[in-house]
Amino acid sequence: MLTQERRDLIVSYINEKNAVTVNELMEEFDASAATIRRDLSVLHDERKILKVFGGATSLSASDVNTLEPTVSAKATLNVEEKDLISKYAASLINDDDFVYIDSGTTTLEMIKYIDNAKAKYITNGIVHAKKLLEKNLNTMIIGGRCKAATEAIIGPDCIEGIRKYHFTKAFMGTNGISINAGYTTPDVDEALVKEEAVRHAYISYILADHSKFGQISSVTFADISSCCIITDKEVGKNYHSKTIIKVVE
Amino acid sequence: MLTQERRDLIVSYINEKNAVTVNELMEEFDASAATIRRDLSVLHDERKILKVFGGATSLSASDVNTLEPTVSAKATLNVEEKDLISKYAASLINDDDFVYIDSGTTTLEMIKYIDNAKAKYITNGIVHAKKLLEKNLNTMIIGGRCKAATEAIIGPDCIEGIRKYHFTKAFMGTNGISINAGYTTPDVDEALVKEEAVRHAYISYILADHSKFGQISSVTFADISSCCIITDKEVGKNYHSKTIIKVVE
DNA sequence: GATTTATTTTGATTGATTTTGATTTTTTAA
DNA sequence: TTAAAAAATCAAAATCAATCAAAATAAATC
Repeated sequence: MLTQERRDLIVSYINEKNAVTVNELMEEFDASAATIRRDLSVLHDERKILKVFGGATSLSASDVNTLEPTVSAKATLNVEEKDLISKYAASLINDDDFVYIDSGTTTLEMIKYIDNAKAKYITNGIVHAKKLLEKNLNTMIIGGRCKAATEAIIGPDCIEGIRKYHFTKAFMGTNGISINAGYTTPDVDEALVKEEAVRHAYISYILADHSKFGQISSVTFADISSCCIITDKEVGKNYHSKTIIKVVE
Repeated sequence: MLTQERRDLIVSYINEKNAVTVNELMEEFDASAATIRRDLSVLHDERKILKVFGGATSLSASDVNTLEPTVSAKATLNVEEKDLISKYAASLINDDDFVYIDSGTTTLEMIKYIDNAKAKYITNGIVHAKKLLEKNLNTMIIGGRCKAATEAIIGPDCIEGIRKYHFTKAFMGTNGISINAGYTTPDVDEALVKEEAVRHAYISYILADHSKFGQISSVTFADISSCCIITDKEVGKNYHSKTIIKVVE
């Protein structure tokens, strides 16, 4: 049996059983304890299971959000580079800023590094609001319909809510960056909210690692020139001629 | 059985039973008293249960913020009664309802028992919104300023937000119930929000255990007659002459 | 295609770490 | 004060991470 095949099967096995011992896996896959342990270490670093003393368990829903990536997982997931983007973005916040923070995982990362307690923060992410509050920052949340999958607030009430405000800075996530299609995202409702947020911000920053360049998702929420991009690798000249790009490395 | 697996099961077991003894857990999981005690200590430190003399209890909503060192048998009894209040309140929700859920620990507890997926829910509690979403319910959140201590949304934007809606049912928490002072709470901003919510609800329910009767906090948010009370012990006739009281037991 | 040379995977061995239950001492509630 | 419960201590058992050599696989060379 292939190593990769065995590991895939182990993940399935654990997800089905919820908790298994090393011995159980040794019997099931006819491999030594060392091999099983190595497999579990790898799968743990890939965040596919949870390695515990004596065996492994499946990732419970609560773990998915709270688990900090391990060192080796960081390497494979480009977390280090994304961290640099987050850190730089957070450093842009000044005392008098009124900051909009878009929902999504990229911007959530950024909150970790925010430490300016004089600025005011507003967000359409439920988890984002919670994290901001935990740091004792001056936090507001936009009202509206809540989307289960992303825990983002969307809908007409949300857009109307944004209209009342004028942000000095908006920090946005995106699924794709393209010269012609601009910034794009898969969900129409979320796109409408993002569009309104960018429109009401003095400066909008897009937080995106290099893999997002050239990608196009279903709905455009802003033109390429309407936002500054913060990214991790040098990109083509075409982009540089269209908008301001900060490369952190 | 894995250590982690046993601990996870212990948490589930405690949450289901609300209160258990060490001996009960020893039988159930076939482990020594030392092991069970160690498990309880770890789970207590992880804030997953509440270790008490003789055993452990689940984290009731009221304990989440104010960790008491030890809880007497009396207090654990209260937990069960509060649970009954929550359960009964949740059972009042019908298919076509547009339900307002007030921030606060009592109402948070109630969400556990909500299972009507046809009704619509709106709340000013950040954690409440998250819990509702986790149950895949049709959820909205009111926008506004976020208060760090209680993770509630308050302020003028919040009140204005509520004005747009008309709830069929509102479920409210309170700090005090008094014939003359009505329903009271310590924070002015939260009181203003509660006041507006009750005003915009067809029926408002107050979820309160018997200890709240006769208490008066700083700010009144509604008259005694404007809400139905759901409580756990028979109370004086004076109250009954003023409003509808449902006693669950 | 055959042979040689790296690389990867595996299983066994080792000492270190973790978990556990028994025992003793201390603390707690009544 | 007293009986029950909790904490501290300790030794045995189980498990783990690190290391190394053998086997399997891949790459390079002829």
